[in-house]
Amino acid sequence: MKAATVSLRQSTEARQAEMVQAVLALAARQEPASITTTHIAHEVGLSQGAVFRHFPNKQAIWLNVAEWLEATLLPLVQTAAKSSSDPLENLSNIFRAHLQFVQENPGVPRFIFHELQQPADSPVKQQVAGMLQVYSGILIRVLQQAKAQGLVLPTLDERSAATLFIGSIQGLVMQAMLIGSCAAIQPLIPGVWNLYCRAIREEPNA
Amino acid sequence: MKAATVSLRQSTEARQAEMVQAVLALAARQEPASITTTHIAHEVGLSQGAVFRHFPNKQAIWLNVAEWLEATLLPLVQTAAKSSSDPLENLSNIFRAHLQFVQENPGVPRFIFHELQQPADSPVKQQVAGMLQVYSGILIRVLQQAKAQGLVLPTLDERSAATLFIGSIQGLVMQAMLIGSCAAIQPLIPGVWNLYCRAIREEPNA
DNA sequence: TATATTAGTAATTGCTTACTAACATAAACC
DNA sequence: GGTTTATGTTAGTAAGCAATTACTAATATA
Repeated sequence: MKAATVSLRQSTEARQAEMVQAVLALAARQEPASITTTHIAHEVGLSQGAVFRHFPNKQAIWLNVAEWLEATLLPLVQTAAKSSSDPLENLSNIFRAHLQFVQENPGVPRFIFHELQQPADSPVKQQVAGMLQVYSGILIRVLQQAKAQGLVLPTLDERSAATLFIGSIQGLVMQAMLIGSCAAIQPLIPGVWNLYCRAIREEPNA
Repeated sequence: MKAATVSLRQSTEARQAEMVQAVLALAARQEPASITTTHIAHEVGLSQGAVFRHFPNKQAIWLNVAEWLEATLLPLVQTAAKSSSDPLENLSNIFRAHLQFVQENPGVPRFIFHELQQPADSPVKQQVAGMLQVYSGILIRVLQQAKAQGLVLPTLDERSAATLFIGSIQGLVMQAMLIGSCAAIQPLIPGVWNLYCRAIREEPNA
């Protein structure tokens, strides 16, 4: 009946993972730029100095967050992109998977915005930009498959379609930030997706 | 032949306007959260202490920026919304006017993102959120006009269409932040706009 | 069991921040 | 022409920041 009390001492690996999640949890509540090492320390129940037992500096924490993001979001998108033989259904699955991921991790869009605003040479921004590059690549490939099967406009520009795809998610995220609640956008999702489908589909008979 | 040298001493009104523009100029280069009163002072050629001769505190500066934004962007959108008798053409004019405004003031999207991430009770966020509310209202009214004239889907959900409209601009802005240059998105604009038109139009014969 | 390593703390470092106070000077007014 | 007022400077303040230090306790290892 002894409770499995967690040891107060944790390995560096475990603490790093804790702090990455702490940053995302804090980013859901406040601007990423205003998150301090003291905030992070309190969030995981440590003193401020202990943070630097597990990370050489603050930037290393942000880089770790960016790496976690890539390692979590991209497989999600990749899986959805290959979930069926119908490219349009796969696109819809990416859309839904991405939005669900954002709702479960409300700090993520804010973190991405924050990093994209950094100077170009920042390694964390390069990491995030690289991830979005890969994301776009996946979208474009699915759109090309759809075109090859005659499911979308033969004249479709995949780059524009990918930009609008990401933009449609951005628009929903912005609505959520406006309202303040991430769950409140749920009813808007099908409407926006229907419009996106009409935009790219060959035969818009909906 | 005497050069019309500007007096070193300026009125508070003039300095306030200068500093609002300074904030936007700085926001084009760096994260709004990292802009200090020293940065602003140097940008307008004053000492840091002089900033507080014209503003009671830093938040008042940001509020002034938000007010300038509303007073500048909304008339632009309003004018475009009534520029012709064709609602779809008016929508296109809003789209182009907004993107031109963003290209001329690259700090604006970053400022808006920055403010939307603030806690809900922040007066500056409320100001920005209110402006976006009005913006959405204008869009929805134009979309309703288009529906009444049978130019768009009779089943169109105006709220979703407005979200996708703003999202399509967001997507382009995000591309610009990724690339680093605001002008580089120019070739993407017509493609994205064509897709948006197809999404809402009754007869997509393009 | 003795020793080395790892993960923690509290206190302090140098620096930056928004904001203020004392003083200076240009323009406006009587 | 002298006084007042508005706009400027310089030199402060207290608070908060990332990062370091000296030290301690827990854990692994020989």
